[in-house]
Amino acid sequence: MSWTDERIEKLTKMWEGGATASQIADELGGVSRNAVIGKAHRLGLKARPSPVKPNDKDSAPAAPAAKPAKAEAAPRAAAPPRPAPAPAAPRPAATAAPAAPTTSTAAPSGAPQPRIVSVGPGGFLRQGPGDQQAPIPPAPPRRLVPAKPSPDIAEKTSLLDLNDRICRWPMGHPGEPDFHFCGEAVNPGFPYCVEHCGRAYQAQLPRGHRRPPPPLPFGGPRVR
DNA sequence: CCCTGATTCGC
DNA sequence: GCGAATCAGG
Repeated sequence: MSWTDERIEKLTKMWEGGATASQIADELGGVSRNAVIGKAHRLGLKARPSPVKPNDKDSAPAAPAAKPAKAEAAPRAAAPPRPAPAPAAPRPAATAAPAAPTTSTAAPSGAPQPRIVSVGPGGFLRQGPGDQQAPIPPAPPRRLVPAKPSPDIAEKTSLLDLNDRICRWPMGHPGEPDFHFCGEAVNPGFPYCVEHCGRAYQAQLPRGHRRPPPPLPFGGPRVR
């Protein structure tokens, strides 16, 4: 298999969407997980919480070399190129999400932030099970975001139309003529609208238990 | 064991 | 450029 534009595009979207290399390889077919990772790196896509990537800068000038035998560690910058979504907006819960009025600036809240435990695959913030905090920001809006997207999105939202305030949820498959993005107003602090946050941030089950039906952003797997 | 992503290096 | 082999943490 070769890396056609379509395949690269899909790889990119899925990678950025937080899919694991295995899932991507799976979806693309004909390539191994390693191939996907290798390609992602060559594309400059990397940067994503890796299970293996401490990086502690310390001062101890002496005796850090525990295993000099192998390759020297590359000086990886700690700087996270991935600007996680706004730290605020603690809860993607679909139940209540007040769209901030009209202020273009996000995070009007002064609410206390939840403890951030880690960053999930997609760059979103993840909380440990024990960290669930009932109290969230209050945010009591009277107006809920419409469950249904505006009846007419006359113009499809293209890649070029994306900005920080509109939902980037992909509709359809990349490369296809009618591929576009959701385009709804985002759930403040997240890259997606309320509805899609609900889909994007579901807890992922272990591989063996995954079921095809539920989420899957990329328009769903294409039947091959 | 399984999973993950990162890196290396022969092709 | 590609990806199997390997590494290393969870």
